[in-house]
Amino acid sequence: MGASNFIKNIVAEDVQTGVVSTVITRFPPEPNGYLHIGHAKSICLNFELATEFDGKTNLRFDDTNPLKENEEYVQSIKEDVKWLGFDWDNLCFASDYFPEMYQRACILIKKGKAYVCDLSAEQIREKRGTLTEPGQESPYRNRSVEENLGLFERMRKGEFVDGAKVLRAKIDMNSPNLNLRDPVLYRIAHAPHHRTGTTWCIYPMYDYAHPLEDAIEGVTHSICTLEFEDHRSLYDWMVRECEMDNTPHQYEFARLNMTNTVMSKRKLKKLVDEKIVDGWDDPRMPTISGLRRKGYTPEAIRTFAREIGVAKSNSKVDERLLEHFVREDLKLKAPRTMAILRPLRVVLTNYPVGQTEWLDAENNSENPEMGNRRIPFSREIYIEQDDFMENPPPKYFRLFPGNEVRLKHAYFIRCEEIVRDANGFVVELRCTYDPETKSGSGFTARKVKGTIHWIDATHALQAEFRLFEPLVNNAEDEVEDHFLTHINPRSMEVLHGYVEENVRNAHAYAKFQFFRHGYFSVDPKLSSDDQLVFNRAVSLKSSFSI
RNA sequence: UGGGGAGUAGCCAAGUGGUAAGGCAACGGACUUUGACUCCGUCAUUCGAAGGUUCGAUCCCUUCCUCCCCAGCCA
Repeated sequence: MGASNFIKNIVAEDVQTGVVSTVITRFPPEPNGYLHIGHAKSICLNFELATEFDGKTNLRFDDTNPLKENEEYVQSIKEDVKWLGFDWDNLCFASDYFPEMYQRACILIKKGKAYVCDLSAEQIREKRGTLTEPGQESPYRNRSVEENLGLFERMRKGEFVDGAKVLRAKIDMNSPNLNLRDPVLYRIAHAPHHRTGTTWCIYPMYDYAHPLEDAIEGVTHSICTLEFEDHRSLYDWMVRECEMDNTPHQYEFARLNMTNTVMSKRKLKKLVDEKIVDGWDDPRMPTISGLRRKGYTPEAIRTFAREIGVAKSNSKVDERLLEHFVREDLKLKAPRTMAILRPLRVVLTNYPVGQTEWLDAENNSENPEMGNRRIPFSREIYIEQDDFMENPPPKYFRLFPGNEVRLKHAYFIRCEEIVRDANGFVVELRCTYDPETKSGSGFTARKVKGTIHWIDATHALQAEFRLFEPLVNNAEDEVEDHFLTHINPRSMEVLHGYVEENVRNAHAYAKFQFFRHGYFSVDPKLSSDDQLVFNRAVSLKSSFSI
């Protein structure tokens, strides 16, 4: 299991001392957007924590706000959690607890701990005070229990319009913790709920609902993010005053931030709504579905989540760490194959016209179990435009006039002549090959500095390649609401080139390491039998730059 | 300047009274039919700062500095 962290230490302590017999955690998303890599951190934390202590984890939809939630999000969240590799013990919905929540609110009212308030939202805000000034009590604060009960009942029955009344906790308008200044427990919203329909027109607020949800499910360790730290006393107040049988405890950790990534659901939704991206699963999105489509694996994301640790200091993780784990995971899994992203035709002038030979190629030199394949070789091939320079800088090991390189799995070739178009652009190279140098023949008389990849022109399969760069360039915090104006206009590059014929029937999400390029994955939406489309999940590292 | 939190390397992050783990990044070098991988090496005399306690402090105490969160009928 992963390294120690302060929450795991707390759980271990609770288990050891017998404070808790069965560890129960939960992942409680609101179905108002798609899950992203930040959620993955929380999902892994909750599920793996429970697993480590033989406990249970619930997937619970915190669906208390019908205005923002819908079924599409519920489905996507379930799919993403499963894809990450986790099975929940119970599938729960906060909305299933609405009846009990209502009853518990009545308990609060009967104890004089809650009251119906007629103040408008603006008036409540004005009377809440400020960070340095105390709040003022609502004139409705001292209504009788009977009156409150009656009013609350009428709220539930739909006798009042939205905003006319709320149920508030009666705590302390002088508290230095603003959350304790008579927080709203229930608001009226005549809005259909994706699961309860029109059964309810009053909906519980987070601060009221969440602790009850946890208590109802017997959650022992309720893990949330830092911004809820000063809600914890409220959380404990609810559990206590609502007389819940179980006593869950809340622990807070720092949410994940990553370089060059927007991570708020609000912003991600904006990217989708404004059609800046192709949808929630656009490969440039940090959503689980986006990363999946780009070619990331659950294993890589899980390892990442474990390795970044869990702490309470705000931090921003280098995106390259995630990429590292993607490469590490795919290294032994993805077969190697050759793809030419920017083709340059090469004619081997001394190779027999019309001849094709089949060469042996290992599918993954680091994983011999992946076996071998045969690849065609003939007089005309494509190489990468970047692998030729007419006037190369020092230490350029690739092809240039007069220079010899190895074609991976094939022969040495030497550049003899450059063919240009009317504009002077290089459109073709005429090279010679040396039959003595065939790969696997044991030829050692000469060495070359460079090995390049290639594809036989008569067998090449056309394909599309999509390369991605960050949608935003760092500084999410600075640009805040104007982040849309900082979108990287070159976040996606679409190229057309060739792949080896033998990947013809690659299925959606099939992954390959294109030699010297990186790891690519077949796009599930755009790829077809006629036109293969590959997304680059991550490039190979390179210590070379021109 | 109310309340709640956090400050350990470029980025994450263990350690919490006995003399600074690990990963990523970076930089050297070896190897190489991927400028990849792998391997070897370098990378905090110091833990936000200053005092204090102690034989000994990242850890305990005091003061200070910096950053984050809270004034939704969002979660």
